[in-house]
This record gives sequence, C-alpha cells and structure tokens, in this order.
Amino acid sequence: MTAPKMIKPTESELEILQILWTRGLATVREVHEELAQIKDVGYTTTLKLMQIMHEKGIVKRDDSMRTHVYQAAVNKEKTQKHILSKMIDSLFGGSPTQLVIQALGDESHKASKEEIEKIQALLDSLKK
Amino acid sequence: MTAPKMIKPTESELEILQILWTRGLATVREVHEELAQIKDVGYTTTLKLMQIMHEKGIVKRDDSMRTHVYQAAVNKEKTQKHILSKMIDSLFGGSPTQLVIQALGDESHKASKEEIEKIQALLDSLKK
DNA sequence: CCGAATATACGACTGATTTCGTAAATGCCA
DNA sequence: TGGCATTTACGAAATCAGTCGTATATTCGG
Repeated sequence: MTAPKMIKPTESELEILQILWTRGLATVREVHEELAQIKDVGYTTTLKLMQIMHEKGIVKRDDSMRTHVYQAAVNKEKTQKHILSKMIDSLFGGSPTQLVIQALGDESHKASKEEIEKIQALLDSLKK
Repeated sequence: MTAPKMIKPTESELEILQILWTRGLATVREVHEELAQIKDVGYTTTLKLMQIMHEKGIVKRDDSMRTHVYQAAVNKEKTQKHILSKMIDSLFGGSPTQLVIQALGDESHKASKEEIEKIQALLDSLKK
C-alpha cells in the first residue's frame, strides 16, 4: 500500500504539533500557555483545535484523568517530508534543489557556519 | 508599515501561478487545459479563480480583447521565499537547516550530482 | 460542604476558499 | 443571417479553518 494515513495538518495544527513534538506529553493548558506566547488566542480555541486533531487521529490522548494528556500521533520527520514533498511539486516544479537554494538564501533565517557544514557533509554522502 | 504587499496565495492559486510563471502569458483556456491534466476541475472554476486572483492583484490581465490574457503579477522567487519562510517557522522551528536536510533526503525527489554541486557552491559562498 | 477555579464538551458564527450553474456578450461560419 | 461555440460575469452553495461563548462536570481549599 502507498500510505496508511494521509496527513494534512492545517497551519494552526502545525503550531500545536510543533509543541507536542518538542514536549512529548502535554496538557491542553500547557500547550495553550506556550501558544499564547506567540499568538493571541483563547483557551477554548486551543482546546477545540486539539479535540479536532484527536478526532482526525493527528494526536493521541490519555483521558483516564480529568486533565487529558496529549501527544503527537504523527511522526515529525514523516510529516515534514510529506509537506515538503507537496511543496516541491506545487511550488518548485518538482526540483528540491530550487527549494534548497531559496531556503538557504532566506535573509531572515540565516544558517550558521556549523549548520552549513552539516549540510555539506550530507551532500558529500549523497554524491556517492 | 509592515510589508508593501502581503502575498499569500492559496493552494489553488499557487497551481495557477506555477503555470503562469512558466508560460508568461496565458488565457484562461490555456491555463485550464494544463490544470485539467493534473486535476479534475471545471472551466468556470478556473475562470473564477483567475478573476479572484485579478481582484487580489496576484495576476494582471489584458482585457482589451474578448479573450483576456493573463500573467503573474507577483514575483516567483519572492513568493517562494515568502512561503518557505513561513514554513521554516511553522514546521521546522525556525531552522532552515532542518528543512534543507529533509528536502535533500526526499526519496521521491532526488537531486542530481550537478544539482548537488550547485548547492555546494552556494554553501561555500555563504560561509564567507 | 460550598464556592471558586479549572477542565471538557458542544455548538454556532465568521470569513475564506473552492466549486459550479446559468446568463449575457461576442465571434465564427455554413 | 441564424445558430453554435466560446468567453466572461455573477452569484450561490458547499466546505473548511479558526474563533469563542456557554453549559456542564470535576476538583480543591477553607
């Protein structure tokens, strides 16, 4: 089979996944607190979002206690690759190279020397 | 002010832009024919989309003739960078390196030896 | 034991996106 | 010229994302 699940998180869902991927386990309250630092949003909004994500199977939760504990149900790298792959097709005519070049040239997200060297090492191994 | 123009094409608009960027000038019919090859969609849907894009200022058009001729009004590279930048934030925690690594590791979009060397050259110049 | 605080559930509303049907205008050609 | 094809315009329906208010349940401190 091709793909067991078709994942397509929305923008807001991605923000929440980001937090869950970092923390592992988290309550709605915790996610919300972190979200509120970068975004003006109500608690019930975050709650609703996470409930919807649960319905979609994007997150898992332990609801054996009053305060439910959530965690991501989708793999971080897989999700990133999936979205990236779509973007390579829809925005870069299928060329990952073009995407990489644009990304590296982004003024507001400069790569450090160490990071550049990490990428170079990866490229060397890819050449073989 | 924040930004002279805030461009945020939707998924469908991106597909159309992709075609316009390649062709330069195109009629609705031409865009639609090309779109129909990868997507099951009606003619008037494509038309409507392009009309909306015109209202938004995403495309320009010459309507001096019965059959209007469209072209992209937004810069390809700028638009790519803009969307990529958002993605770096929302999906890669602000690290372009992570994005690049995932993109290069994409099995379904392999980079050729020439492309890899092009990226390496870019990285070398970035290190300075 | 009571009230405040905290949690979840649920539904509704807004705005944006996508879709397409239908009408009107225009051009073509037999 | 009459009719068929093509094109644009317009509007309405369907869907989805994101937002939050309110109701209800649970917990906890005093």
